[in-house]
Amino acid sequence: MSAAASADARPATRERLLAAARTLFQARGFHGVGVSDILAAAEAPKGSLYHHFPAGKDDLAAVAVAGIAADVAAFIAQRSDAGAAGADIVAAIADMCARRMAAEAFAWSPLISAMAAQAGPETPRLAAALALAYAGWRSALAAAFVRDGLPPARAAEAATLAVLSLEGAVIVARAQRDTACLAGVAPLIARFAAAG
Amino acid sequence: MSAAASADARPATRERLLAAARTLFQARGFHGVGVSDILAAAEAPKGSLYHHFPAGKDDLAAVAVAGIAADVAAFIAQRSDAGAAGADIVAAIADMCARRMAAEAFAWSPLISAMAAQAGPETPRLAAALALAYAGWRSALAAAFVRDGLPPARAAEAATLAVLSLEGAVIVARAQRDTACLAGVAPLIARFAAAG
DNA sequence: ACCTCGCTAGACCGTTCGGTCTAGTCGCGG
DNA sequence: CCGCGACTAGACCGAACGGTCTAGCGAGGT
Repeated sequence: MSAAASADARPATRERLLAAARTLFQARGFHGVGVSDILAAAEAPKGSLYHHFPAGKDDLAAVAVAGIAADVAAFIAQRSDAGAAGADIVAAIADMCARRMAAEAFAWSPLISAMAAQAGPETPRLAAALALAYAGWRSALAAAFVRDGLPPARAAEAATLAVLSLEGAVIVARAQRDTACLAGVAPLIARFAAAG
Repeated sequence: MSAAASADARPATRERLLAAARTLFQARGFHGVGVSDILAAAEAPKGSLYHHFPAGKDDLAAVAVAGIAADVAAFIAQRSDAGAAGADIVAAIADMCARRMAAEAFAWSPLISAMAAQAGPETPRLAAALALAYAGWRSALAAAFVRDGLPPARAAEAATLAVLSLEGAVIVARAQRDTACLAGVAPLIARFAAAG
């Protein structure tokens, strides 16, 4: 019945909406993007949006953030499973962010900082998705640091600091139109993780 | 003449507009605040806004950011002149941020991250003010680290990392409604500054 | 053949957006 | 006393906002 339908019923429209929402929200933030912008980018009519995301813009943004969060978490998990050290994973993320920001001429931000600064009580779903995203990245990175031999508490702290530094670096890099600051993040975290 | 007028001609309206803009932009970001919100908070008519800030919202936001930047830079300079170590200044900023965020129930952000994620080509003045703010904080903190005995290049890097970590911590703290991550920033930077 | 229903399609709604413009008030120099 | 420029005041503008609603398309089941 309804459960079976969810397995294959992906008529592309929903995915197109999500893809457009991801890109646009990362570029201009939640309030900087109108639903009509998303509709135009996805080449979808308004009815489809409110059919797939009944709660509207908040709903769409929340799912978009969840998608970004999942992608980054998968990236971390993949590297972690391959045996990469925590600091190396952080370095890989920073490098990826730097490349993409430069490629987009700083008109776009990776991760979710562009939306994180604007969620409020008016956007409960988005706020929840953001919190969940950060929690997920932290735990994924913490697992990598534990594997490196750090005690759990210290691994959790290193993971938190890594997430926060990456988000901050993305913001500063965009404001200054210079990815240099991203390169310093991984060594910073590596030093934290290495020292007793 | 015009030069003399600028010294005392502060009829409160301009300042009220700036104060309201600062608070609201920090709480909801550039696109999350309407000019009418600012007008209402400042109890000023529309004519006054466009008299004092001819370029409108972008203008107002840029000056508001410059004000925040100057306040933080003054805070750094004051502590630095008093002989505080760079890492201690970072700790003081982080503590201040944590206190104010908790006091405002996470409905408001210190520093300028809320606006930094949304500036674009449509808001050139704001974008310039943001870049200038970060550059100012970095150089002010770098001076403190140089005084601590770090070589200039390393002091500059420590300052950059400090700024970026603070902004990132503010964002993550708000998203998770928990100031805990702010407490880790200063030790992180201290370790970076201390180690050879 | 027909009916159902998931989905598309876009006209339409009231509100609010950032910004402009004219009128009027006030203090100050001539 | 007059006038002039700085500033206040808010009506007004077209555009865009997020969201609702009805109509219709088309594949699948019976």
